[in-house]
Amino acid sequence: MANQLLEVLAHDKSITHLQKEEEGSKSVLPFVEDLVRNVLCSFTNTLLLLNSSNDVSITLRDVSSSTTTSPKKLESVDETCKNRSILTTENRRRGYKRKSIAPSWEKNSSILIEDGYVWRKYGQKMTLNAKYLRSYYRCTHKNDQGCHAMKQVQRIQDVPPLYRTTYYGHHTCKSRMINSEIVLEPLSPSASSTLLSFNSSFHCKQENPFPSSLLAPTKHELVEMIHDEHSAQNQLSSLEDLLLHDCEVDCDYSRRVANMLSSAESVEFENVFMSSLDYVG
DNA sequence: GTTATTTGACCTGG
DNA sequence: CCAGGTCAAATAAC
Repeated sequence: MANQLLEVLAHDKSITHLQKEEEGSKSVLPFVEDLVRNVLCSFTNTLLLLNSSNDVSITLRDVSSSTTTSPKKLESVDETCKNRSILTTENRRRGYKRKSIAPSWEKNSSILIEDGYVWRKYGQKMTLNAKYLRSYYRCTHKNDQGCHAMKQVQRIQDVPPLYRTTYYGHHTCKSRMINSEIVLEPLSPSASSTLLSFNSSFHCKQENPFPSSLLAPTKHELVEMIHDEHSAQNQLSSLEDLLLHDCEVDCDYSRRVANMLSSAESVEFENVFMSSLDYVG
């Protein structure tokens, strides 16, 4: 389509150019043409980049399946495969990819929080210097929408219970959000031209994983809490009452300010804001 | 029957 | 080599 646009521009160039000259005004066509060429250039670069990264992953995969396994290990694997029909080197699982991105968001919380997205647990692990299991979650829309958001939940303290949730990547899915139709009034008269609507499309672009509400633990997280606490029922109801009220107010304010900043600034602002909530609260 | 969780094996970066 | 991240079969939940 960009190519077609370029052809159309080239075709009409002479005519428009003459018209503009007659009117004595400056033509914007050269600028537009450059723009289209830049777009085409970006497409080309992107495709090159994608192709080259595919090559890299294929190469790495081939290398890993053929050379990184020592002869000694191969022997032991083959031995167990005789009895249990586990994977051999040839039918060993493919596409294994280890996370290499830096965390995009980290949050400590006295309770397990519901961030509005639907997560699927894919593993848990006991880590070296931790007393509790670390749970691994990925977005439930990984397969149907290709969303690569992930999070880890690690309990870091028993009494009072404290959890560290670390987020990796960003949601690209269209998750169903709770309270997805909140319309906020402007902060000040100077900001009165900005109407903020927190509909579902906005939330999809949010980098902050705490977009609207809140604080109702997921099924799995609830089970963990009930296992952990003697008076789980009382704790749940009182915490939910308290935090639903406080955090709705606080997070609304946070979002109103953050929405008037650029996306990078807004993430930074919300990080600072949520930290200050921790400090105060 | 479909979807989510559990859990032991597998894989890899450091 | 190994700690930590991921896979996928078995199992549970719905």
